[in-house]
Amino acid sequence: MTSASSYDAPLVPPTLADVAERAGVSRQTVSNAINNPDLLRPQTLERVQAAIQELGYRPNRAARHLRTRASHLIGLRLPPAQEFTANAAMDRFVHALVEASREAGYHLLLFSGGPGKPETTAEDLVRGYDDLLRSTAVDAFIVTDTYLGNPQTRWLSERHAPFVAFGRPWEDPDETHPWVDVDGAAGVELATQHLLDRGHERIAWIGWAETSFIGQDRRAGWERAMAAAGRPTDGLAVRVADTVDAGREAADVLLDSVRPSAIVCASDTQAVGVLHSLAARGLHPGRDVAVVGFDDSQVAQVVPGGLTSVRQPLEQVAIELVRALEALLAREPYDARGVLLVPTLAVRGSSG
Amino acid sequence: MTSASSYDAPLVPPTLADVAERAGVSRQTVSNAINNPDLLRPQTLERVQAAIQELGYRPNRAARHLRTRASHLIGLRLPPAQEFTANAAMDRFVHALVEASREAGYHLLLFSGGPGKPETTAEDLVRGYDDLLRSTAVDAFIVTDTYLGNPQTRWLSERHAPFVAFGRPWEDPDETHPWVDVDGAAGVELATQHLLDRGHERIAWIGWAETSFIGQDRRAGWERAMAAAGRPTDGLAVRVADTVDAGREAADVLLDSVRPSAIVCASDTQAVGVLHSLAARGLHPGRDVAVVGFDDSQVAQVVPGGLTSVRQPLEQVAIELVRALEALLAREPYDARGVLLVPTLAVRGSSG
DNA sequence: CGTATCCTCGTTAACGTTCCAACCGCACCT
DNA sequence: AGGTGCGGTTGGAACGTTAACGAGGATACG
Repeated sequence: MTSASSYDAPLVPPTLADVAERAGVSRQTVSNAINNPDLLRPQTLERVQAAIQELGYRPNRAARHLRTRASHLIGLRLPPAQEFTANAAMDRFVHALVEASREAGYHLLLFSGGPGKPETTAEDLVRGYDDLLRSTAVDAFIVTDTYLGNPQTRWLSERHAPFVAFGRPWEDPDETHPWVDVDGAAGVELATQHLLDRGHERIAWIGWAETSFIGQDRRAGWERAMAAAGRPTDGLAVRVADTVDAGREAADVLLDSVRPSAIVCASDTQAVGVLHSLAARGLHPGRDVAVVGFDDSQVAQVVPGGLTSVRQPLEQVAIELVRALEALLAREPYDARGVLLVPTLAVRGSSG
Repeated sequence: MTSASSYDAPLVPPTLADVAERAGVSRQTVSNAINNPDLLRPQTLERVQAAIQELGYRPNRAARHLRTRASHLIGLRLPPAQEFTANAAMDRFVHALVEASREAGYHLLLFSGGPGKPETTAEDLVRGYDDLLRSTAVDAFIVTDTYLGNPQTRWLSERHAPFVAFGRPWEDPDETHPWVDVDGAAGVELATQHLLDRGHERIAWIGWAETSFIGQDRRAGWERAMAAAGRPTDGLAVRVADTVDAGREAADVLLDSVRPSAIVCASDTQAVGVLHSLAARGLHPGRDVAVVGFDDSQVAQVVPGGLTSVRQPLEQVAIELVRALEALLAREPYDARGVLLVPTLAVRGSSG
């Protein structure tokens, strides 16, 4: 008897060999019982499973990983915290992804790029990916920020690294990697149609700079709905930065000039700015001027009366991403290169 | 020449043996060059490092994990998404944790408990931990939700599983695991003092149910500051649920009875409710009634004028957690069982 | 010039799993 | 009787790394 127990060492989990001995079979048979149960005679299978149960055996992931070259880990780069809407969505997205991955037998491995500094070079950006790839730590990546002309997808493609993107390859339409995205245009169209249905005629748009593909996409939804309804859009659109202040100033300009009865925004951030503008003028959102945002952030939910907002189906996105990843890793022919999902509209007080 | 190139197979990373061959040394020497560089003659070291550089070699994590029994992965259970403040903090916390872990050479492995249903049993709750532990997938855990009488810490302790908690062992003061927490009382005291400094005399408190340890802790800070300033607190405290509506109703009651000049809340959620109440009465936050929240959520930042709020030093928390974890895994005697960090106050328009 | 000493490097053997090929017993067929 | 096929099982090898130990060369000293 030793005095080792004084150290409270963590338990040593049983191995395949332990199970084999207990069940009176060879190691390989236990392995088969787990990975190819139909290879065993029912009687043997039962005996092995009983042994597994009794010992509480779980395959050692490191050993399995080393042998099969599959870590069952998916890498996700957490983009540096910045604007609040991005984060709001990110949080929900990560949740959804963890859930979807779990059901597919995968876990999520988080990493961050570079030293957190904003002055991150392109090389820093891919370093995180590179390290994980070279050390075979993950089976694949899910890439989220495809919008800023990031070199990631390009780099990963050239590297033949398995990955799926959340976001269309806007700048590189001939990229061949699988992707999943949300149809921003359809979302805004939904929002605009919602306002048209409520009798609004002069519906304004506050969006982002022309250089933003996502911004252009969302704006297209507004234009489409307005055109379909035969409403003119002259002077009703503004392009500003994605900040609360910019949204407020844009609303001020619109309310002083074309006097829209409703305003659709490219983001909740800007929409909150609009709400500020309304409050300063003693106008009631929903009653005097309808407002719709985009992202269904936490802010949209707690603002007085609530802010109507386009809600991305992130749970669906996560499921599709994982599905695409599974197909990719199984080398199955994944017919659909891209999947486009339609958002919903969370209707609240700000739209009447 | 084969036609294999048509399949775009991912690159096969170089191994230790490849590096060894290129450098003209044995495998072990390369291993030493990485893990114990001072064992090599400078000249040899240089040669090996050059080979590593040229080949872009990274140790295979699976093999290293298998051999050393260290995955360099930290498990974090993502609690099911619920209230918005919890998430707001969670997001920042995960970010901070990824960053802190990275600097310590660790990665974060996310998992979720049970089948996502709210009716999660205690057994479901620990299943995620159990699986990862048995499969030796992670070196340790960081446990976040220690407040709800969760069986996790208890269970992990009995299991001798390495973990560090974010949150004090409220119910089990004799728990011996390391923990890091934020001094909520000190934070609220800071907020209350801030209001006292601005000349407020009747400062009310809106908090949570008496059963919440965290709620009691935060309330204690308010009581302390008020007592130190010699202000009475009779009738100035309310206990309600942690929702916007509850906060609004509580504010209504207070404003109709004791008419406080300032209100401190146990959360931003409740504080937003207070803002709603003020708005409905045509009162200006900051000018007519000061309001302070807790958590410095995204909402606090975009509310008109801004909401003054207690901000938890989550970046510091993450650093301390990782530090404790390193000590734990190195079996170093970690002198401080618990670390208590003091929050700061993010002052905005709602407090004058 | 031989020997003790130090330092550097190489050899062997694991870690726990799965792949591969072979093996065995048995039924079936010729 | 002997071959053939087949489902079920087994032992050996390999995945890439590191711990432990042992061999060898350089150096210093007598």
